[in-house]
Amino acid sequence: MWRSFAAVIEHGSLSGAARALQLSQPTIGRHIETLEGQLDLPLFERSLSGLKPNATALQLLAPITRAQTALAEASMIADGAQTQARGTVRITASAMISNYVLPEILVGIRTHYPHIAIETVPSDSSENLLMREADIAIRMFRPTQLELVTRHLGDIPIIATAHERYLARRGRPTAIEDFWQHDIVGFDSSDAIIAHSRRLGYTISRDNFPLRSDDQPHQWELIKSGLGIGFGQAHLVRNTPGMVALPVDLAIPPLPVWLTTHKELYTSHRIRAIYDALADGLVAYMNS
Amino acid sequence: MWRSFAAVIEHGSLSGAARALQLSQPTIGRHIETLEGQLDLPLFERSLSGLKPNATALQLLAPITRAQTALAEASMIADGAQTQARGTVRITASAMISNYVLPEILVGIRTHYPHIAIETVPSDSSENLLMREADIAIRMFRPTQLELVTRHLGDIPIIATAHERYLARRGRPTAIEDFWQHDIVGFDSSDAIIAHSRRLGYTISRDNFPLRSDDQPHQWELIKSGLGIGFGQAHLVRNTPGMVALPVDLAIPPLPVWLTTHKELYTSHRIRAIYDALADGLVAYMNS
DNA sequence: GATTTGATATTCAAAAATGAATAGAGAGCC
DNA sequence: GGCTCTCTATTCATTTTTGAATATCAAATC
Repeated sequence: MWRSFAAVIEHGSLSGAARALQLSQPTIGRHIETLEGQLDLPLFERSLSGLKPNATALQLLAPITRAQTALAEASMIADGAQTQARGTVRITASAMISNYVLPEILVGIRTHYPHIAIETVPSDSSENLLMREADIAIRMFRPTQLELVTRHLGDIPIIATAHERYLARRGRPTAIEDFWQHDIVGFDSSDAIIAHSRRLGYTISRDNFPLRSDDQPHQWELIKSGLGIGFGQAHLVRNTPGMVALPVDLAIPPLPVWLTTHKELYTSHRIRAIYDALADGLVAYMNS
Repeated sequence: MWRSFAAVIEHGSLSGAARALQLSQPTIGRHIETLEGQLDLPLFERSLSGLKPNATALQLLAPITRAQTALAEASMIADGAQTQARGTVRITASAMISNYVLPEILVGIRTHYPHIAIETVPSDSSENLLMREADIAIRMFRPTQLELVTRHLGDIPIIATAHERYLARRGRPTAIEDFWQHDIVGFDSSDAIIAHSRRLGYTISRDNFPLRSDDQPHQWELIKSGLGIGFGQAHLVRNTPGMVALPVDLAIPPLPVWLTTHKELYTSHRIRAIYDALADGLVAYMNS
């Protein structure tokens, strides 16, 4: 009931909330109705595009979220008390890691722990471990919450790279000055690359990037197809046939890799086994 | 479900929890069963006298209690957003106040606010306002929690008293030395009176109290029946036919009277009306 | 302007949760 | 020893909750 309430606010519609909670839209609708009936207060403005919470509903959201976090914590404590190494573990990671690094590691994990099912959530906007939207997260930044157990596994160097098909067609940039004249695959909304190159003393703009996308795996596929020069994880470049590391030193800060879980979950055999296996796998990957 | 869990721990049995939550015993039993099933963990030791939570269950209790407090707060915020002065208000007070002071005040309140129903909970062990076991509490001590709105209404003097029937039979103590030779109505388990008299320099023991009970209204009835000397609220003594205030100065500390509600409830018209009316009524009583 | 899409509301049969009644079992009491 | 009290466990009819299907509507799209 309150779960439905929170989900409707988060997703903006009965249908959206129903999808998220794996319930039907009429059920969510009735939950909201009963809630409004019991409290004798309107909580949402109905519209054709969904439900918009009013001021009262937003006030209620804070304690409800706290309640849900507390419940999630209970479930984690219960899980920690579980001694059997079987069940499901839910892992979230960035799209790049999920697509190009995780699968290989999971092969090993599945053969070691056939009784543990794995759910993966590729997501660049980080899932909330406190609400138990995932059990383990692979993050590219240091998590700050106290409730989390974190481990810095190392750093992934980022280098400039292109497919040999592209280089055959357009030539190989050797000096940095050449570099900016090439077709560069970059971000659409983020200007991280532009900002970084400014710091290095080069004035470039969006026009230097004839190919733009915010979807990183898609970027990578564009680069692999020989459409342009881009930036990629050094190991990935090394292990992908046809990809060539370009010898230009752009001093791109390496990506730190943090493995994270909730401290209450850390005592669960199941979670712990996967956590350790992921750590081993990622460290091995970074040393490869 | 988690409600049932918490209630079973609090009351020690399925039946007890069922009574408290106004559900049936089989329902609570099934809730516990499903919970243990879902978590795949034992939570209680079954016995003939009830269910005893194991270590895991007790660990879970803390976050569950937090969740429930958060939910109660949501309900209070919702109530605060309620503008109508109708509904129910739940008041808790000590047994003495409930029995001998409140009724008179409630007469006035009911005629002023006929649309507000009143529930009273006489209880010397204080109900938890944070869990919304009551809306308003009349307390004999200063509440400390930040979430509460409190108001010190004054102090009730406590004096030694006896019924004239007793005094006719046993004589009237004038000096303090006489006093301790009388039949004194006292507490069974608490030694507050003994400790206080020690501080005054008199050595008395339980033997000075031939009539002992922990139930204060019952004590008062014993005193009114002329069975002995006791201690009572000065106003109550004054307004009870036959009761006589004894002229011995025992320097008994007066009872402070605090009126308390949750700060989120304080904005509810309904709660606010009763809160203010109770304050007026209690102040009037103390000035009578 | 017709069509598609994504939203809420309504209906009704199926599924799930509930409670009254009852059985069974040990502890305390006369 | 028998009686009563209080607890848990079980059964089954009833009530409540749920979801599939559908109606309806407005905005976006072609």
